[in-house]
Amino acid sequence: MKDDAKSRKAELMEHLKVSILTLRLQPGTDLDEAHLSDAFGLSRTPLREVFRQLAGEGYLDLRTNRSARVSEMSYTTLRDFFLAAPMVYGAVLRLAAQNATRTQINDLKDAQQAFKAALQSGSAEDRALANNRFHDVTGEMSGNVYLRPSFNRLLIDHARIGMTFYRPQSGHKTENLSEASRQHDAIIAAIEAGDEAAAAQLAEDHWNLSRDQIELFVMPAALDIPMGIPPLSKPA
Amino acid sequence: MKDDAKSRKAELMEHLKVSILTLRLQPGTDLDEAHLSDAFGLSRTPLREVFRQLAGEGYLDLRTNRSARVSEMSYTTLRDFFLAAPMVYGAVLRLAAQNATRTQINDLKDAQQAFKAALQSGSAEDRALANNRFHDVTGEMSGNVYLRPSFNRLLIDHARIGMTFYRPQSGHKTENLSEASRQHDAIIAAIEAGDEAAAAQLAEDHWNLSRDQIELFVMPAALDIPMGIPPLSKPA
DNA sequence: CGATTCTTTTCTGTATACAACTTGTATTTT
DNA sequence: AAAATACAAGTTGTATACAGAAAAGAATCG
Repeated sequence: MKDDAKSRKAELMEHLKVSILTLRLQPGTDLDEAHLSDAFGLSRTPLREVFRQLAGEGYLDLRTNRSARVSEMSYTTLRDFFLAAPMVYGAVLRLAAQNATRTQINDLKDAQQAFKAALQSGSAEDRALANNRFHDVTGEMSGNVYLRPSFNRLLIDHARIGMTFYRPQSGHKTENLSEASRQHDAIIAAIEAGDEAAAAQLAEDHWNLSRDQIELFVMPAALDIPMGIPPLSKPA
Repeated sequence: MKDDAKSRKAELMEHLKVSILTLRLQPGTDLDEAHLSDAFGLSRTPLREVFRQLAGEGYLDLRTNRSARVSEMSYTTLRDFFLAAPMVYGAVLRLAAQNATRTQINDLKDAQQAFKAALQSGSAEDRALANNRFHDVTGEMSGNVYLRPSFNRLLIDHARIGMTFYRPQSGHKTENLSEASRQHDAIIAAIEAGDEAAAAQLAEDHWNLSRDQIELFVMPAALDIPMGIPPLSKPA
C-alpha cells in the first residue's frame, strides 16, 4: 500500500512506457510537464528525471527549452530496424541458450502463457505488451550488458511497429500471430535444451515472419473498384 | 564567451565522460553531488539530470538513496565485451561504408590525424580519447539508431580496457598501436571506397588486435628469475 | 573489552519559488 | 494591408529549502 513518491515515480515511468509502446502516445507527441506532474502527484523535479531516463532508453527525445517528445518513427527507421534486428536478436537468443537460468526459463514460460491468453481474448495492446515482455525476458537471459541497450531499443520499436501493422482484424493476422506463438514455443524449447544454433535460426525466422507481415500490410492486393468523382475538399 | 548554466552543464558532462573514459575516475568510484555542484557552479537539480543521462549512456550506475557510481568493470564484462564487439563493430563499419557522407569522412580523417599526433607525443589518456573519437565518428556514419546504443556502450569500455591494458611502455605496445593506426587508415580507405566487405573484415581484424594485446598483458612471458623471500606487506 | 542501541550527522530525494526562454497575440509602422 | 516590433502568457531550466533515509559516532549494556 505504499503510495509514497517513489512508487508514484515508478508508476509514471510504467505508464509512459506502456503508453508509448501501445501507441496511445504516438511518435512525436509533446508531453506536458505540468499536466503529468499534476496527474501523478509529483513535482516537476522527479518528473524531469524520469524524462531523462526514458530518453536514455529511447522512449523519448529531449530538446533544450522545448517539451519532451515521444521518439519519432520514420520509414528510414523501419529499414534500419530490419537491418539491425535479426543480427542482434540472433546474438541474444544464442547467448540466452547458453546462459538462461531455471528461474528465467520459468519467467519466459509465464510470459508465453500471458501472450497466448492475449491472443485469445486480449486487445492489440495486450498482445503487443505480452509479446514485448516475452522478448524482454530473452534479453535478460542473454545477460550481456553490451547487447542489451540496442536490444531494448529494438523492442520499443518492435512493439510500435506491431501496433501499426498488425492492427487490422484479418485472417492473415490471426494466422501469423499464432505462427508467432508457435515460434515462441520453439524458442523456449531451444533455450531449455541449450541449443544455440536452433535458437539463432529461430531468431531469424521470427524476423522473417514480422517482415512478411509488414510487406503484406504495406503492399495490399489492389482494390478492384472503379473510381467515382471525388468530392472537393480543402487540404488541412 | 557564454558562461551560463547551460554551458557549465555541458562542461560537467564532458568532464565526467573524459574522466571515466581515461580511468581518472575508476570503475566503482562514488560521485559526490555537493562537491561537483560546487566545483561546476551548478545546483544539484541540473547535476542530477546529468547523472541520469550518463547512467542511461552507461557511464554511471544509479542506486536509490545511494550515491551515483562510475559503472563497474569485471572479468565477466570483458568476456561479454569480446563476444559483442566484433559483431556490432562489423555491422557499424559495413553501414558506414554504405552511408558515410563527405563531411563525415573528413571528420574521420581529422580524428585519425589527432590519433597519430597522440601516438607521437601524447599521453595514454590522449591516445585513448583520440581513438574513442575515431570510432565514435564511424558510429555516426553508420546512422543506425538501433545499433548505436550498444556501440556507444562498447566504446566506453573499449577506452577503459585500453587504458588498463595498453598502459605500460613496452615495445609491443608501440608496435601494436602503430598497427592500430595503420588499420585506421585502411578503415578510412574502405569507407571512402564504399567497400563494405573490406570494412567488415577490418572491424574483425581490429578486435583481434585488441584481444591479442590483452592476452599478452594478462598472460605475460614468465619471469626467468628465481624467487627470493618476499617482503611482508599488508593488503590494502 | 565487545557488541548493540540510540543519537547525530551527512547525504539523497522532493517540492516550491524564481529566472530564462518560446511562442502567440496585439499594436505600431511603413 | 503586410511586415515588423513589442508585449504578454505559458513553458522550460535552475536554485534553494526542506523531508527522509543511510552512515557515522557516542553511549549503554552485556
